[in-house]
Amino acid sequence: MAERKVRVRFAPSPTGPLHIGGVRTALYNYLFAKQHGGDLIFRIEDTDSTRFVPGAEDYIIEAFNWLGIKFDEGVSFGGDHGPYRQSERRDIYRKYVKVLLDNDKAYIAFDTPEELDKKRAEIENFQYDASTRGMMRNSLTLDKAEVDAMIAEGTPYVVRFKIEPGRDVVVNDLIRGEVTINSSILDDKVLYKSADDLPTYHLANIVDDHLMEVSHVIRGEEWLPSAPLHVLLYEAFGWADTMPQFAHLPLLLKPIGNGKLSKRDGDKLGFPVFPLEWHDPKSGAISSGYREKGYLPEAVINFLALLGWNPGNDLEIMSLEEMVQLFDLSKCSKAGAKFDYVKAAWFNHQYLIQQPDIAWAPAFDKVLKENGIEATADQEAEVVRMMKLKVIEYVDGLGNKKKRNISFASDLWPLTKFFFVAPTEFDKEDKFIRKNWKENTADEMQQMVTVLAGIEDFSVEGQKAAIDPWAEQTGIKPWNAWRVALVGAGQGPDMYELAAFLGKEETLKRMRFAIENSPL
RNA sequence: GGUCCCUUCGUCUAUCGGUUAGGACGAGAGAUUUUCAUUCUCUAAAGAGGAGUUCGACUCUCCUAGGGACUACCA
Repeated sequence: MAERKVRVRFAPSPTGPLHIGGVRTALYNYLFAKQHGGDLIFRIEDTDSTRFVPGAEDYIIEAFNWLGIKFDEGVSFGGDHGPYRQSERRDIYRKYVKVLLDNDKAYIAFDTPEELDKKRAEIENFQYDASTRGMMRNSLTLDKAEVDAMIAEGTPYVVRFKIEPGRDVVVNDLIRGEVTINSSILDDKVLYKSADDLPTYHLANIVDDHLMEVSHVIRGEEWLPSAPLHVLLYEAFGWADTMPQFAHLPLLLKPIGNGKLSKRDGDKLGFPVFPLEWHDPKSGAISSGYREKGYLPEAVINFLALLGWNPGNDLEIMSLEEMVQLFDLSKCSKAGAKFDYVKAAWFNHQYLIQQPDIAWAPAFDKVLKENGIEATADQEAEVVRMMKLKVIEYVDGLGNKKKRNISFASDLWPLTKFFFVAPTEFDKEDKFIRKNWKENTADEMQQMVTVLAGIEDFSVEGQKAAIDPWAEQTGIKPWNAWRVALVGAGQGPDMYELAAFLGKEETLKRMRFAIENSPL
């Protein structure tokens, strides 16, 4: 086969938000293109005017922008193979339909949708093909004068592909090998619709891929059954020698139960199936997005890449650049992959903890704001800023070794709220509280309040100097009860550090509150 | 119903005829931590079933079962 430049495309139809499976298909196209120094084309397949959804196109572009998948040409990216929106290519399709018609590869059919429905009801497994087209109203059964007259009158008609039966059509798939289908099971597909004066996917797809010099078609498995039809179309046009190579990707399946991943699964199980939040313009319904859920784009990309492909070894955390190097279509799996959103969260955790301290600040800001911690006056703002830095330090841990169990920025609040808010009640059922707050704990706390109230230096060292001797003398081990008082739960940093952070006043306040509202 | 595709731990997967079938997520146990989290260690967990081919099969072939996709004037 002649060597030619790798050119691949991702061609969604703007019928709504971009499905996460589509994101993966685009990603694989991107990896393949970049690895071979080729081009990635962004084409909009809007040949179904009835399903057009305003805003969908912009949404898709924004999503890829967020994810870091860059296109070389296409809608909004430019290029010299345009236009890249199929609705703007009517004249081109008309021209090529005529070529097929003139060469007896296609014919005109006048059967109305109602007539077809009737046929389907009458005849079991009715299919418009070589065995039935002789009894339908088309340019094969009507004489030419009649056909011309009907066209002149403006009778609606479609153009159908004339499939010769009884031929084994071989599709060479980069992932699945040779797939053979007999042409007799294919129907005479509508190539050009009367309803909206636009071609169907099949025709537009072949014409565009040819004209845009696409070398490889990497798409979802749902297209495999119609791949033989596409091969036949390339042949009918005489383009067989430059026909792209096919690769049909396995589907993304529901995490539980059967079937492919759908929009509703996400809503039901609480994970997004769209990259960005989507507001449906008609129903007003909102579908959650990975970006808004707090996912990092790198994590989404990494997770998605491994659903159906792997580098052949144990490597899991990979950058886009690394994946470009390692990607291999022949290493793609053939079977559908269940969508494991728990592992998606783990990937996000991995990327989140790699972030430097400073990167946490904006996300943390947002979390605090959502929970009502917001400074108004300048002085307060400074205090909150300092607190945040301290808390980020705690969250980040020492030397990046003590990362907290955080998959999303929103996980920060339950982990750090005690820095900002004093306990207001104590859960008597809480295991930690029950274990560490006993009959005489209130008395012991009172003693401790007295000791702490008497010290000047409330630093970690200052506290230790007062508390440690007292603890040793009395035999009281106050730390866990102290934690109950200051945190209200069995979590948080070292107690002296926490107390120093909160300051003497707040520390004593919380202790007195716990004594009065004894969590017994 | 028809056509095609697929089938290794619960999940994602490695293995391209010879392995104690490996890794990761999740689960469980233990150690560390004054708490939690981290970290570390460990454990359980798989070749759908049946025939072949072969000295030898997870790997090749066939059958069965199961799953999936497609079967529109949608993509």
